[in-house]
Order: sequence, then C-alpha cells, then structure tokens
Amino acid sequence: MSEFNDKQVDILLAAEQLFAEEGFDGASIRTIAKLAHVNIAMISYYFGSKEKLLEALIIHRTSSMKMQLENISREDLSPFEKVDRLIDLYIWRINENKCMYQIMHFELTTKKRILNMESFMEIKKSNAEIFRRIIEEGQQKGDFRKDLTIELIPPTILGTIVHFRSNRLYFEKILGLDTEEAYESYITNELTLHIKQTIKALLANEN
Amino acid sequence: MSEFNDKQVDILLAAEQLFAEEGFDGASIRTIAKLAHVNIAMISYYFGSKEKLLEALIIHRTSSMKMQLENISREDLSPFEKVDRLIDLYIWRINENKCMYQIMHFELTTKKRILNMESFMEIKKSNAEIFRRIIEEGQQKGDFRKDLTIELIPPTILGTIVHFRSNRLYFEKILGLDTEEAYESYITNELTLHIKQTIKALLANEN
DNA sequence: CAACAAATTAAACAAACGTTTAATTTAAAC
DNA sequence: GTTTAAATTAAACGTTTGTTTAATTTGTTG
Repeated sequence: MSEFNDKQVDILLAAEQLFAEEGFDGASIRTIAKLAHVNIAMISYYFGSKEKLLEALIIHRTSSMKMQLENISREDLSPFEKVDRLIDLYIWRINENKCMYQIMHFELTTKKRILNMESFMEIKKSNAEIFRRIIEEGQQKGDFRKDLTIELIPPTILGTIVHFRSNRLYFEKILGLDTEEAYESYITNELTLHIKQTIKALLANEN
Repeated sequence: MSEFNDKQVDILLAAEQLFAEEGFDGASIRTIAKLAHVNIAMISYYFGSKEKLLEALIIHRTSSMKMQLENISREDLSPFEKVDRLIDLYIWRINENKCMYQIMHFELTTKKRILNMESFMEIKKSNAEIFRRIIEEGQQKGDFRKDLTIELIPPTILGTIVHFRSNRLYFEKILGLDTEEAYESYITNELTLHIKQTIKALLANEN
C-alpha cells in the first residue's frame, strides 16, 4: 500500500503531531524519535534530514487527500445540495487532517523554508476548479446570483473553520464548551450550520 | 508617551518582524539583535529573556489596539452602514498589525508556551461585545434577521482575511497578482467587497 | 553456518542556541 | 572634577541542536 514501512510511518506520525504542536523549529529530532520509539539516528537514516522529513510528511499526507470532491460534482443533486455536501466535506477534511493544516498554515507564511509546496498548491487548484464548476452550474440554473467572486468563497469557508480552531481557547471560554467533545460537536453542528447559512445567503438569487 | 526607550523599541520592532517571518523558535536572539543594531546582551539586559521579550511585545501591541470600535458603535449610522464600517476597520487593523496577527496565530495554537494571553483575549471579548450590540440594534430595527449565531460572524470576517493572507502565494498565482501593490489593493478592494457582500447577505432580513 | 546487506545502536561531532559575566564606556548629579 | 549609576561591549558559559560515525545486531540468502 504505502511506500513507507512501519517504522517510517511511526516517525511520520510522531513528526506530524510534534510539528503541529510545537512548530517545525520547536520540535526536536530527539523528541520526535522518543515519541516514535526509535533511535535518533533512524530519522537521518530513513529521511536524510529534518527538513526532508517535513517534505516527506507533506507529500505523504497531501497525496492521500486527492480527489474526494470529484464524486460530489458528479452526483445527481441540486446546486444547493451540492454546496451543502461540499461544506460538510471541507469540515470533515480539516477535522481528519488538523495537524497537517496546522503545519501548512505556518509553513506557508514563514519565509524560512521555501520548500516544494507544489503538491499542496495543485490540490488546492483542482479543488477550486471543481468548486467553480458547481457554482457555475447553479448560476446557469438561475439558483445562484451571478455577481460573485467564486475564488473568494472557499477562503470564507476554510477561513472560518481554521480561525475557529486556532482560537480554540477563546471560543471554549465564551461559548462555555468545557470538554473536548463539546467543542468538536459544536464544530460539526453549530459552526457547520453557520457556514452553510452564510454561503447559501451569499449564493441565493433574490429574484 | 511609551514606556520603552528608543533602543527598546528598536528591539521590539525587530523581534516583531522576525517572530512573524520565522516563528518564535526560528528567530534567534542574535538575528534580532543584528536587525535592531544592538549588542546581543542588550536583549537580556532590557527584557530579561527571549520569552519575556515576546510577552512584552504582545502587551505593547495589544494595548495600543484597544477601543477603536467604540466610536463606530456611537456614530449615527444605519445598522448596515455600521457593519460596513466595522468590516473596513477589521481589515485595516489586520493590515496595520499583520506581523502581530501572524505571531498570535502561531502562539495561540502552539502548546509550547502558555504565556499570558489574557490581554489579547480581553480585547477580543470587548470587541465581540460591541459587535453584538450593533447586530442586535439592527435586529430590533427589523433590518437584520434574528436566527443568527452572532459569535460566529467575526470568525467569518477575520478568518477570510487571515486565510487569504496566509495563502498569499497561492492567490497571487491564481488571481494573477504579480506585485506587492496589486496584492494589497486586491485586499482593500475585491476582498473587502466580497466580505461585505457575504456578511450583508447573511444579515439581511428577507421579509 | 557462512556471508552479506539492512537495521539499529551509543557515542561523538561541530555549530548554534539563550544567557551571563566582567570589564569598559557613557551620561548625569553633585 | 569627582562620584555614581546606567548603558554597552566582547567573550565565555553550559545546553541543546541536527547530523555523522563506527560498532553491533538482526535478518536473509546461498
């Protein structure tokens, strides 16, 4: 299945967690090795260097993210239903890959490492393509209004989720979410609803 | 005016830039000192430690961010106009403090430093309070719909901007923004418009 | 079982890190 | 002009960093 053996996967999982929790510079080879239960030399042995480990991790994760949207685009649903399904998928995907999204957010903004983000950009591009197709379909049917900047809708969806997750402590406090489950369930329920409500209001043709 | 002398401000400015560009762990005392044109020992001398420098920086910046929203709330404008002004202010503020927002985004999500973020949370809370007041005013006038989760509207505004800024390379590419000015002007024009359009659509009462 | 490559280890490496020291310069007060 | 404190410096401190070495164990093949 995967191109990595068990030990390599252990290292990748440990690195993913620690890079997300402490940042690339904050996480050390020694703590990663300890969490993965391997000797520190194994990381250089398998991946070459710390930076190459990050690169392998990004490619490993992003390549497994591809082509989930295609299905929705093909299903026999109304444009509004498709947007609904799309938002569910966005939220689900960030849920499943929150560590990776955390890492990427930092790596994309930092000027330190200009490593190969092509694979990540390609995914975003093909996702955007599919998204555009679905919106334009709704516009042709007269369901959606036409004066929209389609490229800016995914940022609103993704941005809302990411912002909510990165200000977790604040929202836990003001919304009274005192357990992990309460917080996660708020995302899959209220937050999802809010996003759907927002996007539908934006798309809806008033005529 | 400020509690810091010129040299201390130099250090704070250098730290702000480098913490934002390379992360807290990625930026070293030596590079900060070099950028600020001071001896490396001056940082410990004035601030005590690297971590305390970050803390001083956060307090320094956040305390100067306070109470800009109050004015809008008091002005004699329609609810829709107020929301308009509010979004302008949000965007302007992130523009002015993009380094600080960048730093905070990382520090809020990292599990490493659980330093005193109270001052930052207090600002957010009082901002949210003012925002709520403006929305509820619009609801009473019948301009805004009533089935809204008001707490989730700022995340949509802020999230969209932050997401757009942190995926800069990607959006520069797909939108053909090949200069710094083109990118910044896109934010103050098209992106601002998109956010206003989105929030107004969400708020608008269909009756 | 001998031979070989792959996997694994503890130890050492140089470089960079944040911080401190101790000496010197600058500035202010009397 | 002397005294006293603050500011500034180069150098050294002990750790920790990512990486490499060289030796040993493990597993596989003939």
